[in-house]
Amino acid sequence: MIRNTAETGLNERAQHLLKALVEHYIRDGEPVGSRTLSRDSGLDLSPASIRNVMSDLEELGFIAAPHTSAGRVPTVKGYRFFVDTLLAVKPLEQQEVRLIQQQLASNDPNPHALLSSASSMLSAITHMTGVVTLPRREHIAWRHIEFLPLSDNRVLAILVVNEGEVQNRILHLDRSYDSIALQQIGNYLNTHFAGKDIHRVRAELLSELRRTRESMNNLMMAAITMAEKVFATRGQESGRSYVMAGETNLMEWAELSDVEKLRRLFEAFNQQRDILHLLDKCIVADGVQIFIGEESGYRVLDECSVVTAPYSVGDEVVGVLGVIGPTRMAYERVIPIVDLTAKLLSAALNPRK
Amino acid sequence: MIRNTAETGLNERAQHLLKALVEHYIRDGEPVGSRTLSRDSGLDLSPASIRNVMSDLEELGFIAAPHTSAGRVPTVKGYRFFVDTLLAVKPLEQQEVRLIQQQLASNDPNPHALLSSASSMLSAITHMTGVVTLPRREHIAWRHIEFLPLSDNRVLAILVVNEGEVQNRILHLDRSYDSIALQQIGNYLNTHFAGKDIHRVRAELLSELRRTRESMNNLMMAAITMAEKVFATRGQESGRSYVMAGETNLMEWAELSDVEKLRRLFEAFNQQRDILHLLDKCIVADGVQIFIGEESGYRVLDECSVVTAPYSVGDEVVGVLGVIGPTRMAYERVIPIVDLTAKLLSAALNPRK
DNA sequence: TTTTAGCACTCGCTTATTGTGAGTGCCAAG
DNA sequence: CTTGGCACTCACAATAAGCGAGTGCTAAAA
Repeated sequence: MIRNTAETGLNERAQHLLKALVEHYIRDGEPVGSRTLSRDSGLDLSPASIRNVMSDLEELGFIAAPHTSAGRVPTVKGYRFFVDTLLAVKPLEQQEVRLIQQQLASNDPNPHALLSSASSMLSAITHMTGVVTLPRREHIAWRHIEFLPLSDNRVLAILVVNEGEVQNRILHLDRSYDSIALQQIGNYLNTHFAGKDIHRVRAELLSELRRTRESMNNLMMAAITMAEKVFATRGQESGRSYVMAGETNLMEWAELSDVEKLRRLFEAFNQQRDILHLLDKCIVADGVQIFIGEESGYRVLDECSVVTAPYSVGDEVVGVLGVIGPTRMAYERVIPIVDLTAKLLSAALNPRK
Repeated sequence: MIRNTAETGLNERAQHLLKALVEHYIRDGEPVGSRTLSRDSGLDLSPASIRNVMSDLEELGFIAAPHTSAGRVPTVKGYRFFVDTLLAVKPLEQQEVRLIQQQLASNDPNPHALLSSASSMLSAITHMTGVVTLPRREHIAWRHIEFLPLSDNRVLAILVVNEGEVQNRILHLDRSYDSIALQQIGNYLNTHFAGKDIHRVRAELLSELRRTRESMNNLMMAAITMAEKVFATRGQESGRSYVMAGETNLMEWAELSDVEKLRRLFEAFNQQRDILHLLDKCIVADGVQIFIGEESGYRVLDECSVVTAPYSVGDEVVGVLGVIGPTRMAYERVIPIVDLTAKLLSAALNPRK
């Protein structure tokens, strides 16, 4: 029997060997045996001794043998212990830091483009799939609205919020308005609401609409109805979603090179739903978070790990970004990359002071 | 030796057998032999006779044997002859027509959403990959422009063209303007250019800029410089591109179930370049166009066929839509589907009179 | 008590061997 | 011109043999 160290349940030697085993497996992707460990673990032990330890580790559920006479492979529990207490996160090379900085800085400051390039960058640098959720901002400031007449009682509404984010909707109205009327309506709304939070605006609109239904003049009435219609119409970019890049990278990993598996995975990426739920969970944590294999709770991701970190605008966490790849990814590299990217993205998104 | 019918190079029997063979292969995906054809071709011939004909067809390059003792499969030349002269295009079921109509009608009239849903619909109905190029319109009418000040000498420009298509750019200027100045600049441009073709506008801007550099007043100068900047900055949706849907469907086809092949194909989809060149070629043809296997000229598509049809707005052909799938697709179904979709999309995009 | 050498045993892979069957080409008779 | 017959080819599946990496157990060495 193994002699436990009280807290961890594993004595030092066992931990050292587990670490060596996981690292080896991550590097080569093949079950690792006692001989290999005896050679490469740094400990001066014979294969036989190592076999004893491995036997214990297996019994405790940290490693498993794919079949009777292969080496051992880390289990989810093994990976978990590895990343939680054994992993020595490798600080990034200066060169890599600069690379990430460039990618996030060079591009135009349009927020959506920034997210895309963060996603591409993550995918390119890790050779896995990068993902960035679109920011959900609690606070959205009304900036400016503009109405343009189209044919058939339709009106194009252009709403600018925050720093230059443009949304546009087509409204179907029951009568037509000429440009001048629309201009007046726009002016009225802009003078009243500019700078206010958009949720507050909506609340005000609704109460206003109920309260003073008769006592209003025509212009105000039209303005408020129309603004309310803008909020009622879902913009096409609404529905919290994410940007993904490098899905095809996953095809290069041997453990995922089964078409059926890939199909299901890509299907899940397209569905967005499950992935989004998972990412939404990470928004509460305040640092890098890691889901290993089945920990995610979604069957399609059983052989994948997800490394995420939230990013923020101002003091408010607004989204999550990360990397999806095979369980056997190089955590010690991926973790700092995701961490740094989240920090730099936050910095890039924050209004310069 | 075979007795040729003068024009085609193939006598009737040979054509009939080729047709039966191709149809059979498209249905089952397996090389078809003389016995099978003898049973199912409708002709009352023994396998031996059929072997003679097949031997001739092989010599002429219409079919080939994957190896000495398998059946025959159509070559590209065989498919070509099949679709050109043998194929009986099956008219669509009423039900299918209605399905396509619904998909294209029900959605909101936002043009981009329409293209997306056309693409998804093609993919869903054919179980292959649907693709729709974004329309390139020769004639783009300036509708309205609006400038909003941002921080740091940056200005958000919102340009509306045609019927409610909104583009927005962020301009970096060398000095800052307040809202009132920007408003004036916008007004100036709108009164001068509203309704004009955007290429004409640009030409005018440039010549104006050169000609009257000194004689202009400040406002005009600023206005023209700024408008020119709008055109010089590429909007993020610019760069002719396409919408694709159902890429993952291709994973379900046996002949493409090789990860390496798929990876290259998906890579090509992501690159966009090659696919776009191919689709651009189709914009000149005025009906359904078909590329079989290597005919496309792009190696990645060697085992795929592409069926396309152009669609138009007004009298002008503005884009191409189609389907990408394995060479062995059900052409007699896909062709009318692509054809109809292009027609209905054109109808949906045309301004209602 | 811990470590290690030795040994028998397992079991997944690779390679070779052998059928099997679908399909072909050719020939000679109908 | 068509067809039955026949020898032949060749991918594919099934079976067997050998290899090798790895294991568990035991008994001796440290």
